[in-house]
Amino acid sequence: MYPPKKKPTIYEVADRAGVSIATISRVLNNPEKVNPETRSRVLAIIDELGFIPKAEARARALSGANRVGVITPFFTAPSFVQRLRGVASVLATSNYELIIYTVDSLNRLSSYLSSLPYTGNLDGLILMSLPIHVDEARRLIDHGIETVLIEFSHPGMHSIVIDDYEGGRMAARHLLEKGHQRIAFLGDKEPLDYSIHPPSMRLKGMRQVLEDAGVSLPDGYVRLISNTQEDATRAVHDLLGLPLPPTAIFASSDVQALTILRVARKLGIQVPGQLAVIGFDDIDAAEMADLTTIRQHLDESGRLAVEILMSHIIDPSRPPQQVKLPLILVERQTT
Amino acid sequence: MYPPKKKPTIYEVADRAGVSIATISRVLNNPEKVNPETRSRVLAIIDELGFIPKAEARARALSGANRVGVITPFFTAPSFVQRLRGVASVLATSNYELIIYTVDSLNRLSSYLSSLPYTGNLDGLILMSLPIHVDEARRLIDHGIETVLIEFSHPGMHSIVIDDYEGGRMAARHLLEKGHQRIAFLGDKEPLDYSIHPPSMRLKGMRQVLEDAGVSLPDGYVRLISNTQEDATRAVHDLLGLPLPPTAIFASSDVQALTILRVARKLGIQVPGQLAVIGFDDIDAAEMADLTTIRQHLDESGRLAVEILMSHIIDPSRPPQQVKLPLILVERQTT
DNA sequence: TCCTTACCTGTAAGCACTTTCAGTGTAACA
DNA sequence: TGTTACACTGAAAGTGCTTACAGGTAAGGA
Repeated sequence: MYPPKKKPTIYEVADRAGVSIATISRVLNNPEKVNPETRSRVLAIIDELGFIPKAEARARALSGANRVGVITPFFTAPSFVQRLRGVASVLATSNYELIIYTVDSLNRLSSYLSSLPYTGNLDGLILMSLPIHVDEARRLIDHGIETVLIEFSHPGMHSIVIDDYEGGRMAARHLLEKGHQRIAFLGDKEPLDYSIHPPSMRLKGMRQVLEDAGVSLPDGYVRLISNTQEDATRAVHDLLGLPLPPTAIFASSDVQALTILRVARKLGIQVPGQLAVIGFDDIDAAEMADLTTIRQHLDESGRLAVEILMSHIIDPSRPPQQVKLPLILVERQTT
Repeated sequence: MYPPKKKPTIYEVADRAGVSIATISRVLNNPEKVNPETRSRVLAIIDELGFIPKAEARARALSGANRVGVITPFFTAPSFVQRLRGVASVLATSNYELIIYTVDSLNRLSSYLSSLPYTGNLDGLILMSLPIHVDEARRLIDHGIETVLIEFSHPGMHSIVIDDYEGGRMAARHLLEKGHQRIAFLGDKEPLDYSIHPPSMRLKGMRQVLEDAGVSLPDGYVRLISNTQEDATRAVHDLLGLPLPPTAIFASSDVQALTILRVARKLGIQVPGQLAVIGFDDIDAAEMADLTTIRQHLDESGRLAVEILMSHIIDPSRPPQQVKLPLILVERQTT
């Protein structure tokens, strides 16, 4: 045997395999576009030669990095997962890489936001339900990283939002129509540094409708809690244990609504007979539980985010897109 | 406002500096060959434009990169999501990037498996409930990509599995103890090319226990379906519409179990009074629905996968690890 | 049977740099 | 003054790879 040869190039592989370099490239980058037979022959030769494409040459030829990142709150909530599912579904067809960054605090978020533009090598970025500051936005824009915000918006950036206020109104109107007069609200506590807090807007919408209808909303009927199971369970117990308990509860998320259902079941309270429950989001589990809810099309928001990203990566001169997704009341068995 | 900035190239820098691209290149690579004056002028412009040579950017993002990939079936099923959550949770604390590849067919899987070793620049890879062929495994190993398989195993690779057979036995024993004699099974149809099919193993376990107990399992009680809602719904209707319907059903996944619950509710069938239901997985929704189920710790499997990966990335000489995770019967309200 | 269509494949035109090579201007020397 | 030696510089020819395009072939449809 001869001493180890120099680094083989794609040309050598092509030679040996009796095909063109294009085919080699395709075997590596779009394997499905080449005949399985040819592919495995090429692969065999690649292995034999120990060929490794030079990353640097690759970068040169590649237009972008073909990477899009998603920053999401530590993803435990089904709603994030469903948005992610939408994102992944369209990305899967596009050979872009999907990189997930999970953040558990706003600190971590800003640390990502400050380093990603420089070291992330991303073509696009999606921020899920996360706020962004002006200077961070500026940096992203300067670096030509297309960014779409979901559930937030920022001047000059793409965004996909819903009308939370109207969502609250829809829920309240629905409950009112069903004849309820004692309606409670269950939502997440507002974190300190969020500029806009969707649950608060939903509460606001509900409050408005009730007011217009002359229905009072006592403070005791409004519960803002942290997003732990225990807190939710306690709040529901409190609410249902009130001297004059509500006959309906609007939960600002399906997860909370499901908790209500669960506690009610445990307490032997009939739903919707004694207690009506309406949620928000329409996560998968909502359908399984026959939960009436306000649907914001989560999957769609993810898909749309990627589509916006893609179209702007192709043509960055297009103006920022701000989309407001419609809300739909999905009436099932809990109201 | 500036015009939307693209990533600057060496050409732009050259333009602004009024020199040729060659000079820029030299400033970067052989600074001593360039007149100090020209050099500092060029450097200034490079800074101003925030120019980063592309190859370098790519290299930084890729080669020095700490990247672990996860290949998962097109993630629609909660169980995958929960495993992913486990993965993400531990990865978030390390500074590894998490790249998600979703596959909707085995074709796509093998296309990933053939290209990732070469162009993926991954340090580690996690395969979720996906089979791998010898030659693919070989390639991964040759390229030094630590790989852990979840729900499958392959000689020479790390794997995290559960005892599906025993899981089926546990479910059957539980139902038997509860006094059931007419027990049905609902599971996914076996795809053609999977070597091992967990639901089949669960069925096998259940069948064994029933046999030992002298309880018969008529063919009509065994439903293998595709994983669509409609199919599941129809199967449940069929089962419950039988002249002698089962008094208990073991579903090989929680999602299917929840469908059973839903159909039963619609049909006015009391659970667990008239029909007992036991699932498998213990996804989040199972708790919300008070579903009795066999828990395989999904989050834990994800966490563990990453931990195995990490420890072997640090010390590749360690032998492959094959872990069998314990199963727990979680009794709730549906049996 | 002929025409579509889909699938593979090679040709060739990039890509974003790097490097070679042939200058050019200038300063120093005779 | 002419000559030479340098230090710089730009044009252009690579570099190893990707990809748009188009030709060829085989399979399907009318």
